[in-house]
Amino acid sequence: MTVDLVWRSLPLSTKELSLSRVLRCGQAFRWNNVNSVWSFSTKDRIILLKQDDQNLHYAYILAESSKDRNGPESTLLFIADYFNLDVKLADLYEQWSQVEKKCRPGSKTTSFAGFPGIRMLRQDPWETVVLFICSSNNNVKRISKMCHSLCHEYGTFINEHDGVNYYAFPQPELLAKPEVEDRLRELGFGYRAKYIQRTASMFMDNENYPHITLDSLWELRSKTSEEAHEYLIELCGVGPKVADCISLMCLDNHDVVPVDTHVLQIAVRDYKFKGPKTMNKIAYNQVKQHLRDLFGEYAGWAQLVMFAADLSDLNNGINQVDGQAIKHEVADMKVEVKQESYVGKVEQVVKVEQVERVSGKRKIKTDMVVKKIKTEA
DNA sequence: TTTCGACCTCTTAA
DNA sequence: ATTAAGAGGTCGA
Repeated sequence: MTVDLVWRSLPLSTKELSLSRVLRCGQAFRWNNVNSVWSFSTKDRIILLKQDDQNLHYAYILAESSKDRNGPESTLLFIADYFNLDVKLADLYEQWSQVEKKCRPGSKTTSFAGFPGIRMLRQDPWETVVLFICSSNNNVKRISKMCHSLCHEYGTFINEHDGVNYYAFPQPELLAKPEVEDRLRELGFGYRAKYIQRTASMFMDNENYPHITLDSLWELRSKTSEEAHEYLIELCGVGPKVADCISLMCLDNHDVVPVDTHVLQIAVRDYKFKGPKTMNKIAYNQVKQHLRDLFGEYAGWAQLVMFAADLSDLNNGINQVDGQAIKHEVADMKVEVKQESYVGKVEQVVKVEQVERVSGKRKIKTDMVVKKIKTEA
């Protein structure tokens, strides 16, 4: 089946939004990039995005079950909400640069100037809870892989585009069954399999956890960050760090700074933090407060940029570090095809591995394309 | 009440 | 090629 793809445009500079940074900097893990087009599935459609210097271009493909009669408008509303477009990023960057200049008077370049267009997303709360349960003791690459296999295994089929099948993110009722844990372990979730199944079942268990529901989770958006924190750490697999990530990335608590050992080091090295240098509850809260006081109402956003500036992955495909162009040369390309059987279906996975030289250094960029070739009863 | 080891798997660096 | 450390932690003893 072919779908007519209609692209629409929205004036938006790359300084306000850099898709390739925002979608790869460790806050969202479910976007695909196929032929320079970013794609993502919501509960009722596939969203497609690309951009040039001055415009964001968007298109959508509805699920066959969708009855939406005003697709262009609802897609634009989703985009405006998801990317927090009411927040003017350039102003914040300016403000943060001043803070950095004050703390590091000697440094020539700020981390903010070198990494423009990184803004906080406003993601779906349930999805964000699961994403960040997966994030513990883990890396961006593996988290992305886990998210995709979770949707593929349990999510409702939305539609197909360019040979790729898209699935919605599975709701709690689909993940609450006890047998989910074993299956997730098979899929490589490790000890997080138990956390996800248990947390999902908490949302389904009205007897023991009447206060934990999808409605009450969404209502946290209108409550304080302290209330959100208290609620979230009750969930299985959610500690203080993960709770703060969730709070920041989907519950509108823009000033919350999730702290890890890495952030502690940055706070000590660059931002004059004087306090405990090993991580514990006291240190956690002190660092969090210190950075919040320093960077203000959008401290969590500032921290995302600092984290992104340190992510080596993020430099792939973005041709700038300290104002110097990075050379990309395709050195080699490998295509691997393998069959995978799941319950009731056989699928072909095509793995394309592109080996590049980035400024002389060998890097492997992997794009996963899943193609369904056959379905059996 | 705080500290510390175990925990799954995968990627990266040596 | 092979190995070891580390990954934006959490849990329970």
